Amino acid sequence: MQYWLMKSEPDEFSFDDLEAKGKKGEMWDGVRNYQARNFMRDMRVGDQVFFYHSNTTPPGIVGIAEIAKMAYPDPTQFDPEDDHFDAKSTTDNPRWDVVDVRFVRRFAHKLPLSDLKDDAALDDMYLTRKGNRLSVMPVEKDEWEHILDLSEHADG
DNA sequence: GCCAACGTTGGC
DNA sequence: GCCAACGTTGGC
Repeated sequence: MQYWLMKSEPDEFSFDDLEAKGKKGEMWDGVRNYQARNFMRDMRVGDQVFFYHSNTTPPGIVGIAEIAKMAYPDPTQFDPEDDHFDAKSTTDNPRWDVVDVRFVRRFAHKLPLSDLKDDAALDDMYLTRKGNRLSVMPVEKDEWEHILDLSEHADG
C-alpha cells in the first residue's frame, strides 16, 4: 500500500463535499499535469490519501481519504462544454485520467502547512519543497506516520 | 492582489 | 532543440 497527498481548493471541492459522497466517493477529475497524472496511474484501491485544502487561510491537511477506484480516462477531457476539455485528447488515446477517492476520517483539527514546514522531519516532502505546485504527490511511509502523530497534537 | 515558481506552447 | 512568452498554481 502507498500513501499520497491530494490538494483541492475547498471552494471547488471540499473535504465536506467528499464526506457527503459517502462510500462511493468522488471522481477526482480535472488533473492536467503529466506528473500528477502519472502518480494517479500508480494508485491502487485502498491506498491512503491526505486531503489538503489549498487557497485557504491557513492551507493544510484536513483529513484522510482513500483510493476507491483505479485510474481510468477522465470524461471531462472529451466534453467541449467542460472547463477541462482537451481538444488534443481522443477516446482511442486519452491523455488524462481520474481516480475515485472516498472519505475515511477527519482530523480533529486542520494541520496547517506552516506546521509541516517547521518540522525538520518533513523537509524532504514534495509538499514542503520550495516552488512545489503538484496537486497530487506521493508521501513516504515515515512522513505519513509522522504527520498522523502531528495531527493528534495540532490545535489549528 | 502580488508574485515566485514552474509547465507548456510555439516560433525559429 | 532552444528559449521567450505566456498561463497557472498557490502561498502570502
